[in-house]
Amino acid sequence: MAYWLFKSEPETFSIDDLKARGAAGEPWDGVRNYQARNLLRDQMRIGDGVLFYHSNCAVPGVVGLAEIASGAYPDATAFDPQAKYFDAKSDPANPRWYLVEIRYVRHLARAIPLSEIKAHTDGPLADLPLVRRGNRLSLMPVTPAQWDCILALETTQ
DNA sequence: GCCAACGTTGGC
DNA sequence: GCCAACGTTGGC
Repeated sequence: MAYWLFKSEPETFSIDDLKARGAAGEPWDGVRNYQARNLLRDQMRIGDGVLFYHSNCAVPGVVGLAEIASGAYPDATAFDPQAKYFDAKSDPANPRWYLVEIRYVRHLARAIPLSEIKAHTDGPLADLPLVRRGNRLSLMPVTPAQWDCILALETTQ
């Protein structure tokens, strides 16, 4: 089982929104970056763990846990001219963009701010793509050691 | 709102 | 295939 971190802007779709979807989960559409596409299409598996991260907000950080709830399948929003993430170059016969569904697991007992993750420069978290300068990946791999570090922070102050 | 960093596009 | 221009991300 692998681990991942998904960024989301809480004003657009927050951990509470994901919780409200319940067991149905949420199709994670709109990914339009090849590196991210390759990760979700080729490496994500049902049951993988997800750190749910709030970006572009007052206190960016990891706020909850989710899980991968489906295998990858073509992102139909790329075929819809009315959709925000329409891509005329994605051919339904040879889709360019894919998505997976994720499902809410739980909120963290406390949010782990990005600033706190960045402060851990001497352990596994130093290599998390999230804290590397200029990183813009909206979803990224998390090692088991990094996953454990984040969850250890949850219960410390 | 600012702006650094980055990915993508398109002219050549 | 280079690279400048552009649009977007996302922390601050």
